[in-house]
Formats: sequence, structure tokens, C-alpha cells
Amino acid sequence: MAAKWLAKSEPSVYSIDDLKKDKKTLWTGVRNYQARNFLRDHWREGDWILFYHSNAEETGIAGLAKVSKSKSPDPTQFDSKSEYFDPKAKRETPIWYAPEVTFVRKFDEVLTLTQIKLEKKLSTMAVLKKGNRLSVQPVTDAEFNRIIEIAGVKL
DNA sequence: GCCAACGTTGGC
DNA sequence: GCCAACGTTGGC
Repeated sequence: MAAKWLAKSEPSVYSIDDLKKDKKTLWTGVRNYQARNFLRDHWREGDWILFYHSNAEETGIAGLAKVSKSKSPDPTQFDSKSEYFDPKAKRETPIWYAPEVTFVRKFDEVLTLTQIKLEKKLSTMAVLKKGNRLSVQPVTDAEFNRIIEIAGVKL
């Protein structure tokens, strides 16, 4: 069965609307080892992604995407002009990974962090843990299904 | 803009 | 390997 993930992005940097417009994108710029391990070792083609807007006017889950290509090295680590450039990374030994992510849909309304906090069935979500800054987090089937239900999405 | 919580760096 | 200093994340 396909795994489920939550991935954070600041909408001022890259929003669900940007993904809708682009249809797909490489999930570049993750520079945290724990998050990197999820991207490199666990994201598989067909996995679901909850697109989370952080540092936003409306913080919360803004839509749905899918992993369309896994295990792809993040090209920005090799680009000396990129803010994500990593001089330690070599093409034959990449450090950072950027799976390709494809737009599925935008929620009619953002499922806000406030709503998530109020929802009993979502109380287990990693994103609610105090001080959890991980930009990539696993989501359980139960959590995912409840979110989809609240958002009124039929898959 | 503030600041708590966390991850990373680097001296020892 | 310890840990203080520093930088970043992200909610508010």
C-alpha cells in the first residue's frame, strides 16, 4: 500500500497554487538529515503527500500531491549559484534528494492547524508535536483518511 | 517581529 | 564525545 506523508512548504516560496500551475516539481531544498532519509529511503512512486503551508497566512494542509519519481538527487546541491548548494556533495555521491511530486488537487479550503488541533482523530499527528520542525513527516492511514474526509475529497 | 525549540558546528 | 554558541524553523 502507498505510504502517506506530510510535506511542509512556505507558500511565499512554493505554494499549492505553484504546484497546480507547474503540475509537477522536484521537492528541492530539504537540508535536514532526518527529512532527507524519508525522501531518500521511504518516498515511493504513488505515495500520497499532504501539502502543508507553513509560515503562512493560513497555516495548514492546502492540498494533495503524489510522488511521481523517487530516489532522484536534488540538483540544487550541485549548483554553486543556488542557495541550497552543498560543496560536500558530489554527483557520484549525492547527499540530498528531491523526489518529483505531482499535483493532485487543492482543497477548497485550507485545513488549518487550528482545525487539526480540534479534531480528536488527528491528535496523533506528528505536526502537532510541540517543537516539531521536521519538514517531511509520515502520516498514518487513519490520519490521512480523516483529513481527506474533512476536506471533502473523494479519491 | 518575537522567541521557543531544535539542529548543526566547531573548539576542546 | 561534550557542549556552548549559533543559525533556522515556524507558530503566533
